[in-house]
Amino acid sequence: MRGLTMGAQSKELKRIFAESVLTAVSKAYSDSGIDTQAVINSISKPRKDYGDMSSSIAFRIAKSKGVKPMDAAVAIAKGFDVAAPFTEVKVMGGYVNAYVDEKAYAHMVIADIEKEGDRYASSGMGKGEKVMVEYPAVNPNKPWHIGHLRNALLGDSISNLLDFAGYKVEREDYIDDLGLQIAESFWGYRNLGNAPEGKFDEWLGKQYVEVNKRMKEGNLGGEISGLLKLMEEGDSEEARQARQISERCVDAQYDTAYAYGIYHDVMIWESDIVKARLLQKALDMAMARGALERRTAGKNAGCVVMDLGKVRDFAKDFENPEETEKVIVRSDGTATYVAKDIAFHMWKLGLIKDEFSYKGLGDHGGRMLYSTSASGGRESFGNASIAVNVIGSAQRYPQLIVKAVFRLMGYGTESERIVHVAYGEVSIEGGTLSGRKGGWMGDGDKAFTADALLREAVQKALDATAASKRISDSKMMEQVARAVGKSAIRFEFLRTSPGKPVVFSWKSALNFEGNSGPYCMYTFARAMRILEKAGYSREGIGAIDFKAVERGYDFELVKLLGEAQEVVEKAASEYSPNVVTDYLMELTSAFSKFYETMPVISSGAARGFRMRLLDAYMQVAKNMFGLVGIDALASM
RNA sequence: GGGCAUGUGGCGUAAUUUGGAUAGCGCACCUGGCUUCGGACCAGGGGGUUGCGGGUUCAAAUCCCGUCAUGCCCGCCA
Repeated sequence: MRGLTMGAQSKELKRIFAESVLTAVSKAYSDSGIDTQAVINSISKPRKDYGDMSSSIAFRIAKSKGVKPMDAAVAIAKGFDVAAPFTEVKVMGGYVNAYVDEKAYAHMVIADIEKEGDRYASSGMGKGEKVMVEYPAVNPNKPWHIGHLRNALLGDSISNLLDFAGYKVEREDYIDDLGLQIAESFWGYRNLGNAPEGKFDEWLGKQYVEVNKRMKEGNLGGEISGLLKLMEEGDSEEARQARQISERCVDAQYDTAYAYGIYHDVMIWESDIVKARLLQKALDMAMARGALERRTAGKNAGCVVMDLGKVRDFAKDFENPEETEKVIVRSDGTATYVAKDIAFHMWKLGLIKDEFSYKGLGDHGGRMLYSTSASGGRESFGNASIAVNVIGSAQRYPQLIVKAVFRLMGYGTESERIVHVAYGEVSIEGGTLSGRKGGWMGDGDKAFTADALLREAVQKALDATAASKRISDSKMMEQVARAVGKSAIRFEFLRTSPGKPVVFSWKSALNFEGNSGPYCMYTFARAMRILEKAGYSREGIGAIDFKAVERGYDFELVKLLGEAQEVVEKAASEYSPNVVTDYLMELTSAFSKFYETMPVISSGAARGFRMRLLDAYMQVAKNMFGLVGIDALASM
């Protein structure tokens, strides 16, 4: 087939179509001013009865040449070299539409899927560049609530996507174990007189809420800030104990993470950033380069600040002349959160070579998890070329401050390599998820924690599995229910584009029908059953006659399968897992239609082709499942 | 006051970066389909002035201007 190379079918098709259109344009109009990019932008996927590839370029030519779009389209179609992979070109309403040779194309797509297997639709886009992805950075004093879950699922899936798109990915979690919040929980742990019970993160979260109640009533402020001071000094018994409690809490939070299939490579503790003297180095550099200044007089006397006057043109956020400077280091010498974030990002992007000590925390989900630690070995984390931060959109301003300081330091290019994936926060109807007030505890029987949500989903899946009577073994049933419940929630949380705010509803979070994870899984299991019944094996099927390809749902499915890599690249470059869930829905729906209308086992001459198509669909579905973290079950 | 998001049938969402054909899908609602590969399914139907008002264009959900609503940020909190 002319010019068609393996590995990127729909992209190749588009490229060849664009080339052919461009040639045809220049044949018909000598100086049209149309270039390759213009043609590529004009290409779209038409409705199926209009062909397989479409260009609206005739409209553009009509304008510049003062002719009718229809006439231009006809002229272009006339000059279009109709050769493989195309079989026909038609003009419709000013559009130039081409039809693909469905038999040859189906052959090629399926052969490529079989050849690439689990790597099918992966991409070299990232060129092996190292990306450090940060999520979800929950304070170690409470359980994950459904908002943290959105963050973690986005981070996890974006990491999968970047990895599949050819980046070297490091999954990092920032543990903010200093600060007032932790001191408050620590005080509660010591003074409330409650013994830990149940899951530690949940218990600690409740202590935190209780402390906040008491702070409103009595005067605990002094006592708690005293505690914080001891914690920050690092060498005290309090610091050691506080860290221990935080670690115990993170342990419990990570149990939640694993239940959802969320993993990390490394935890970076805020207290270790301070201990490793990263902060001091970063501040020294920033001041030496004039990005930060120490004030000796005025309202910020004694502070280290960034002069907002110097960064007005960086972003509109800084344009307000009433805001003159941003405090980075307080007058008492303690660092703000932003200060630590500046230092941390300099480390992430290799601008400070300082190394942490790490200890291994064992094998988690097939990968070794490390944590920064007071003592331990060296590892090669950090020094990435891109830092992707999955952080709520509310934190836009402090993220911009970090970038602004980078620019003032002369790290303009690096500042652009800090990516804030600003996701819309999750709210609940008529309430807040505040950790301080305990909104995550809910008011009725169901808490808005990630754990409670999973319990509900698994229970619902258990009921459905029991009702289906496909599985009788109770242990198996439990396993399946866990997979279905987890996948349902993952799909539901990922299917909305990250930037949009979400109002949580139990009903839609536990959706198992239509646009849902279980629907995709169910369809996959049905496909698998057919191959089982037919005794199919990829190796045993032998040569297939692709004459059996019709222009029905079989070819619609083929076309979709060919688009997988484009989907992955779009999703990765936009940090948007919902591009994948959308595609999965389309793919699943296309397969369901195929399944409904085109029998496989009893289809005579078409049987071989249809079985290979089915196998190819399963392979692609499985690859996409992996990216968003839903399980490919054989039965459910 | 300044800034940033978001706004698409009753509800939830896609398409907005790069303007193109009848705004795609799911839930809910109505109708039909299991002795034939798994009904967590499929087919058909009703339901839309894409917040509102202007503008640009052969063509606007998409670009520009204005405006409204909601949320968030503008701290020596994190």
